Amino acid sequence: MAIIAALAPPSLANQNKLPSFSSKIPVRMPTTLVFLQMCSNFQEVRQVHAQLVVSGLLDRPPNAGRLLQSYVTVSQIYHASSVFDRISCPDVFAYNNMIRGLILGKCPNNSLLLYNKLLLDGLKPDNYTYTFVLKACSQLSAIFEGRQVHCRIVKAGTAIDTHVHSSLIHMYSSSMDSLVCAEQVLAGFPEENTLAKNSLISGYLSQGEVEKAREMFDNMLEKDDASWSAMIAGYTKNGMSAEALGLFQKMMMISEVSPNEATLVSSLSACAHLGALDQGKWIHAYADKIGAKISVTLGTALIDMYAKCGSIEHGYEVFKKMPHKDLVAWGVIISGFAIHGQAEKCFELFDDMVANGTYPNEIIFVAILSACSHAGYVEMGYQYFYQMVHEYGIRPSIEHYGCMVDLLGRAGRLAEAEELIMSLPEKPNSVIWGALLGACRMHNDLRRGNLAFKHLTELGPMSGDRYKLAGLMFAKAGEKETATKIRKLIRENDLETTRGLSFIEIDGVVHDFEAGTINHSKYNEIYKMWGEGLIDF
DNA sequence: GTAGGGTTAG
Repeated sequence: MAIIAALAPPSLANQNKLPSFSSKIPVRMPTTLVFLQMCSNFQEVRQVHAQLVVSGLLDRPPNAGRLLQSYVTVSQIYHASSVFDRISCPDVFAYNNMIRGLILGKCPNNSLLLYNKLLLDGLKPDNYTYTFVLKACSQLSAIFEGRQVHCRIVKAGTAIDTHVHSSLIHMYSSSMDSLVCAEQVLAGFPEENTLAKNSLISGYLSQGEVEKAREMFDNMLEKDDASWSAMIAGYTKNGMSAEALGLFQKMMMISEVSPNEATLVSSLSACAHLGALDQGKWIHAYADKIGAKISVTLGTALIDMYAKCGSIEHGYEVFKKMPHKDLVAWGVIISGFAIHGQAEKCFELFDDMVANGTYPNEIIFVAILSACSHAGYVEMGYQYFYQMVHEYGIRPSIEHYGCMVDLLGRAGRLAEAEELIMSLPEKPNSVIWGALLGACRMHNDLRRGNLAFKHLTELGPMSGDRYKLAGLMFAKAGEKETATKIRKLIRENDLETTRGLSFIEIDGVVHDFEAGTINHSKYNEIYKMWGEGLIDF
């Protein structure tokens, strides 16, 4: 609070006089306004606000705009909005900040309304206005409104800067249909604009156009950290984790820009998908080495990586060290222990979370219920389900019912599982029937298995895996004919079935082995070692 | 006087 202690008395209002002798001398700002710019949190802004009121400085419209801006930078949108409402004739600066604030406050539709009000007021939008409004359009996937903004820019003959250029591309690439417009906008701007190209790369990646993105990335003259980060994140999102990790390694080796937090987070996510523990550990060590603060985001990504790579203890260490834990962090650690079958730890963490004042959401309950299911805790599952509905007012989704069917089914309580399915408020989906089918195969219940199978086929094209499961069930129950029929069906329709995959990591290289196949490059050597009794399958 | 691209739980 050093800033506040040093605050000048209200009489400073008099210093707000422009020096009349020379315009070259910088304008002396009232100290209160200087402090306003230095504020970094809500408390400080509020106190300077009080000073502005007392000193009468707030009566000057530009100062009210500055205060509004400060509330926006500390994300206090409610306060920003009340300042805005008191300005009788807001200028473009005030509008821009309020529009931005509404986007920050997750109300992009309100920022579009405000933009219209700005136009009605007869004000002329500038590049800042366009940047913010286009961002709102992107968030809403409002291509129609975005196009109107674009038309206005062209009609008004505004000279757009790199930010507006990039925002236009971002807006057009928020929908597959207008991706071509994004390409045209990029082509219409002659200079190299890294910002704009980054936008198009992430646009391509969000629409699954991985190759186009990579081509653009490879041809870029000036790649910045965001370019690498967008490409790595895009690979991960499109299920190409090996490529993501490969690109991260390339970045570390050849690129002059160093990875930022988002790059590390995306790369950790790739490690989690691949089970690449050594790589993940390396990234952890690297983050420590460069002195990166383990933020909630980075910490959460680390926990998730350790949990998915089979090292929940390391994940738990990271979790315990995190000074601030949000709902996602709790969710990651709880599902981590759920994956590892440690249901008791999940229950304990759930209680800690509630005691910490964090309110569970539906995803937390999916994790808890799946923990119950894997550990066979039927009564606990019922208890949490009841608690979710009656204490937390969360309406159970089809995923929750799926967990319950799985829980009852695995425990062999198939009659209850069937009863639950019949009482569902919505139409059971393939996850529900699939869970029942799996349980029926486990407990040799042919009647209910048949029922699940029938529903699954009615629900549309079924995966090869489901047919395979059904086939196994019928075969086990002695229904040879049906089993043969299903096997034939899989073969004739060329239905793919996924096989169990296992990964091992040796010297940082991830090797995958598919059950029942021989396709590893070092197969002969491995086979020889096995023959010699050096390794065991 | 204002701006950004990238991220984590089933």
